[in-house]
Amino acid sequence: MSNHVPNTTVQRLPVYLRCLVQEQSLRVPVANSVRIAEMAGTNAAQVRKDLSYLGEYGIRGIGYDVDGLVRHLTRWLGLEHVRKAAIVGYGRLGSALLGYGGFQDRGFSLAAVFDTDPEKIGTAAGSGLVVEPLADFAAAVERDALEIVVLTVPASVAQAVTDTVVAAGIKAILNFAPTKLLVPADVAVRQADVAAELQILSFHLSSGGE
Amino acid sequence: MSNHVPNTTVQRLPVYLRCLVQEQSLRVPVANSVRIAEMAGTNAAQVRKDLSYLGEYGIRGIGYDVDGLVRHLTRWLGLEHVRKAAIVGYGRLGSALLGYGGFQDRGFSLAAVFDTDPEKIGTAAGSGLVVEPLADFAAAVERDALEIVVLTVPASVAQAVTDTVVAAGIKAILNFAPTKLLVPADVAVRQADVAAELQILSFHLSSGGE
DNA sequence: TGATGTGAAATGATTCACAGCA
DNA sequence: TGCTGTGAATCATTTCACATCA
Repeated sequence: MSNHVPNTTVQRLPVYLRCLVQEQSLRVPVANSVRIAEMAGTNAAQVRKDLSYLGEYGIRGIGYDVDGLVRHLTRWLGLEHVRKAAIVGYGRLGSALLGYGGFQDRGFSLAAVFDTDPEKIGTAAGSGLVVEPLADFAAAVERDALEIVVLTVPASVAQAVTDTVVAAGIKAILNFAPTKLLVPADVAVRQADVAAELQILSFHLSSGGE
Repeated sequence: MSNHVPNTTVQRLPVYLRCLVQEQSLRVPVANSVRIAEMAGTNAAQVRKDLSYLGEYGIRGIGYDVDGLVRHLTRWLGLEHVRKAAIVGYGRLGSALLGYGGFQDRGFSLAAVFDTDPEKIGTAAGSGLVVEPLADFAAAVERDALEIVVLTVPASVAQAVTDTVVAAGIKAILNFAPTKLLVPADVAVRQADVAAELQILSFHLSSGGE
């Protein structure tokens, strides 16, 4: 057991979990590192090293017990209980994410939606949710035990909205706005900039595909 | 001038470009590595090293000419001409991305939309586009000079759809489906798995925020 | 003078190769 | 036997520190 898992490893854990859950649904009882690697798109040594940071969960000569490893990964990722997330910014992307049914399966529930536009506040947002004013955010964090904010507001207001949700005690933000957020050191931010991803692809197109 | 730019550097180039375009809009003529670093959320040595892989674009004692560097980054990212992308999968996420106006500014035009659902084919999809059958994809690649596919289909059909678009000559795919895509070595794929991002945030929440 | 550009050093990640164990 | 777990080696990236030059 170790107390430091490298960042690169952390980013692969959700992939491993997804692959193992798939094996589980196929009733495969055991998976070895070669199998996990080919499903996850990496190599066997990487899989073994990554998993060894978490503990000794494999069986020599056999592989990894799928159910057991799913349980361990779920625990390491903090997904034993469903985490509540809030959509902040009820635009097209916010409503698309709300409508996407794939989060429940993977440990998350979108439990509230916020906006500042008076036109939007009070409207029904699917899943029985109603768009609430951002001014009520802090109260809602208490009420719904919100832990994660999915930020789908325009870049121009992203920092101000971030300051509001951080003041309300939020420690994890998935930011779809194309802007760097300044947050205290104990707040985790992941950037999800779709246009930047396209630009990276464009680079690869330009450099002859190698 | 170099002929190999590290992957980690490539991933930061869009961030630098975004920051410099912002400086441009503020009529700032010159930016030094310290300034770029604080906007981009990195450090000055990193900025200088990254930019030095592309060439010698700075002026010693002064910094980087903003307009000039914007031009160079645009060229390195292959963004001198607008790249045409297709949305494949006209569900909630596909339609949200189509409705998002922020791509044009950053070098992309969403030029076509495809689906296999007969209910959706033929319906208007905003921006004057009509949802086309995936069977017509290869013809549309020719017609519209499509270069990039944004894949917003369910995971269960993602590989089959990928095989179709790759057969039509597509070399760059942004995959929103939570599944590994098998593609030939000359096809670039970027993964955009929102639930995986949330799981990474969950890990950070669990490990006490350090 | 005050910045860049860059070798060299330090750090971090991946891969190798094999000991150790079911 | 056939796999995992893991030190050691390799490779990649980041950071340092300073020569260089407008």
